[in-house]
This record gives sequence, C-alpha cells and structure tokens, in this order.
Amino acid sequence: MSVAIENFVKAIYKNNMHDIKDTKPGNIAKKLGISNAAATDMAKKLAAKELLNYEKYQELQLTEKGTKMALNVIRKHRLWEALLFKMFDMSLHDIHREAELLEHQTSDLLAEKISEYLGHPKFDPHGDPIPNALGEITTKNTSISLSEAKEGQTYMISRLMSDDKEFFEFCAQNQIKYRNTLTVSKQFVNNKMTQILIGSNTIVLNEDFTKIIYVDEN
Amino acid sequence: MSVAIENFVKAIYKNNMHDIKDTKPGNIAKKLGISNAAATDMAKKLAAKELLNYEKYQELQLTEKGTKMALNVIRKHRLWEALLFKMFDMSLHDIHREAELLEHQTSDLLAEKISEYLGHPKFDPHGDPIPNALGEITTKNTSISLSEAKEGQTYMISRLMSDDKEFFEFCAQNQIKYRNTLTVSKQFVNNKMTQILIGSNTIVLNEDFTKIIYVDEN
DNA sequence: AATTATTTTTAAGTATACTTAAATATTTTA
DNA sequence: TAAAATATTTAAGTATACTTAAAAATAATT
Repeated sequence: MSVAIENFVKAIYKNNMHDIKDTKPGNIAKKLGISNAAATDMAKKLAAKELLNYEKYQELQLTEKGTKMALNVIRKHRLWEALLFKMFDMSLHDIHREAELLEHQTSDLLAEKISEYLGHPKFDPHGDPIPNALGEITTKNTSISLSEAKEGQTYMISRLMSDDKEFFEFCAQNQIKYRNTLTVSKQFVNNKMTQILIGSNTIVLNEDFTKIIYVDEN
Repeated sequence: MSVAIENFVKAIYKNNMHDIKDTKPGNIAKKLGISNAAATDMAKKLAAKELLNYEKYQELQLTEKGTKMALNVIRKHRLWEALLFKMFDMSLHDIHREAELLEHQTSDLLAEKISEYLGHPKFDPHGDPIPNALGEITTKNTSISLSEAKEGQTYMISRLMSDDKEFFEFCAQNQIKYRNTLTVSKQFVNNKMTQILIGSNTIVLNEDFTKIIYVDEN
C-alpha cells in the first residue's frame, strides 16, 4: 500500500479519535493538504479495497482492515519517535518530522526490533500510546487536560497532544516535557487561562495550550 | 527529488564504480528492474535537471551535482546499515533491505546524528566506505579480492561487495564477516577456485564468491 | 420553509514513472 | 563488410495521485 493510502487511513483514524469534527472528505483533505476532490476520489478507491466504508455525502468509516493499517502505521511512527528521542538530541518536532517519513518505510520486522530494543514501551515521548504488533492500545484514562486541573495540585505531564512546531518550541523552552511535574497555581476561569509553576518558572497558558497538555495526579 | 531519481542516479554511480560494463540505459534498467524505454526517458529527464550528461546512444555520465546526490544517498544507506547492524540482531541482507528504503526518507540532519552516534565510521558492515557529509570517500586501496590472494597467507576480510541474499546467507553460515580473519590454504588456479580456512572450517569457493570477497593482509 | 452558504461530487486535465510495441541505431559475428 | 543480433529510442498508452472548475447535494441562516 502506498504512502498516500497509509496517510489517508491514518488521518481518518486520528480524526475519529481526537476530534468531534465529522470525518468527511473535506476534513481529511484539510489535514492532508490536498483538495476535497482528491479526498473523495481516494475514499472511493479505498472503499474498493475494503479499507473503509463509503457512501455519498456520509462520514468515512474505517473497516477493521483499515483500522489495523492505521494502527500499524501509528505504531511505527511512535516507535521511531521513541527511538530517535532516546538516541539523539533532537527536538520533539524534529523527531516527529523524521518519523512522519520513516513510518512508511519500516518493515514489521524492524518495528519489532525497535520495540524490543526499547523494552516494548507503551508510550512515546509525547505520551501518545504505542499500539502493539496486534494493534492493541494501552489507554490511560486517568489523565485530564490542564484546563480541567485543580488549583494547588501537583501533576505529572502525561501527554502533549499536538504536532505543531511552535507548540513544541514553546515546550522545549519551558521544561514542558513528558513526565516532568508541574503545579497549577491558578485557574483563571473567566479568561480560560491556567497559571502553572514548572521548575523555577511561572507560566500562564491560554486554552489553546491547556487543552492539549494532559496530566496525571502525582 | 523523488525515490525513482535517487535510485537512478545511485545505479549510475555504482555502475561506474564497480563494473567495467558500459553505463547505458539498458544496464541501468536491468539493475533497477525497469524497461529500457523507462531508463531512456529518465535519462533525458535527469539531463534536463543537470544531474547527468546525456547524448543519444552514448554512455550516461553523472554531473558533479548528480554525483553529489548519489553519494548523499549512499551515505545514508551505509549509515543506516551500520546503525541497524550495531543495534539489532539482523542479517546483512535484512539490514540492506531496510536501508534501501530508509535511505530516501532521511534528512541530512538525521544522517549526521546517526554518524555522530556511531563515531563517524568510515566503513559499513560490508566494508563499504561511508562518504562523509561533503561526499568525500576514504578509499582503502590495500585490499585485494580473494581470487588474487596468496596461498598460505592469512588475511582479514575487508569488504563483502554484493547485495545478493544467497551470498549473505552463505556468509552468515560460514563466519564470513567483515573483519574476521581467514587463511588461504590453496588456490586452484585452473579451476578458478580458492580454498580457505576460517575458524575451524575449510571451504572451497568458486570465482563468483572470491571476486566479491575483499581482504587485507594481516 | 426558503434562501444562502458550504461541502461534496463529478468531470476533465496534469505530472510522474512506468509499460509494450515498433522504428532506428549500434554492435557483433560470420 | 554485410547480415544478424542486440540495444536504444520513439511513440502510444496506463496507473497513481493529485489539480481546477462546475454541478449537485447538504447544512446553515434568516
């Protein structure tokens, strides 16, 4: 299966996971940076391959086969991120960019070798879960977003759910890193902002960021 | 530049290095598993991109730009081989197959990180030289092929110049490995065969193999 | 509910990287 | 050196993954 197909299936999977947005060709097209027409075309093509169910004007739904494919690609992506992060001094955004390409050129055998080498990790450096070779995911449902966190409470960062370069640059500059701890010093409820204490810094984050930083009680 | 272009340029480079065969579209086509017509097409296309010089019915010659591109891809291939070989228990042929795909999806930055991690190695696990970031190669001109080796002399294996699966399976089964030592016990000059002592085994190799196994005096 | 706006789909067209078949040139060999 | 064999090139055609523009359907707004 081609890179275009793998990316399409992955985009649908992620859209169904993270967003409330409906999974129609237009939304997928926007994520992939292609035209709506191209997305409709691809949807039909993948329906013929039994990777998804397609009916005109309806939402796209991955079949079990399509879901397996998406999880396999995501597994490889996150294993690469974990490996590159461990071995090399590279930013979260850089390892994401490399993994985005490497994920499509990695045999199941190599993925397994990487997983083994890392001790079969369940999470990547963003805190995103790594599916196992069967496509099974360990979910961590104790995590909450910073926007829901309690004032005065100390938390451990469990997930940075983004692939925006600027966000990761901000993270790198402010010790916002998977498994670091922070304390919520103030919730500005009306302004939807959150003030945190991390290391020796006090930072005020707006909702754009507090909704994608997930934490666990410590 | 596309994978097809990188592979084309790489095939020309290798053809000019290793073989006496003339570098015409047909030979390149054979190596890449495409039709002669496709190779002629590509040659014209790459000439327009100034990656090679093309004149009807003449040999294909890489320009400096084309050579740089080939060396950059080869560098990434061999760095991946060195990394995978060091980290994982995989056969020489398997790491070759993975590297063949990964080489096209590796940024210069990542290549440099891999090189750094490995201590900027000059040779990969086949003994093939790894070009540096500028495309410079350290050549080792003291090596000779086993077919030219002296009876009674002990050598160190310096290069296994092949990408044939069966050859590498044979190597794996017989301790024929980069930097292992062997002794030439007999040269069967008329039959073009060579008998070697490696570990506790005695093996007779025909010319197909003795021409691609390179050794250094010890 | 009707109009407007937005999305989706269809249709026609493009670039890349191939293919096969036929024409042309080169190379081999007798 | 002329004929035969081989290689290269040209021409026409295909699949993939897109594009833009227009038509059709759905969703939003008044």
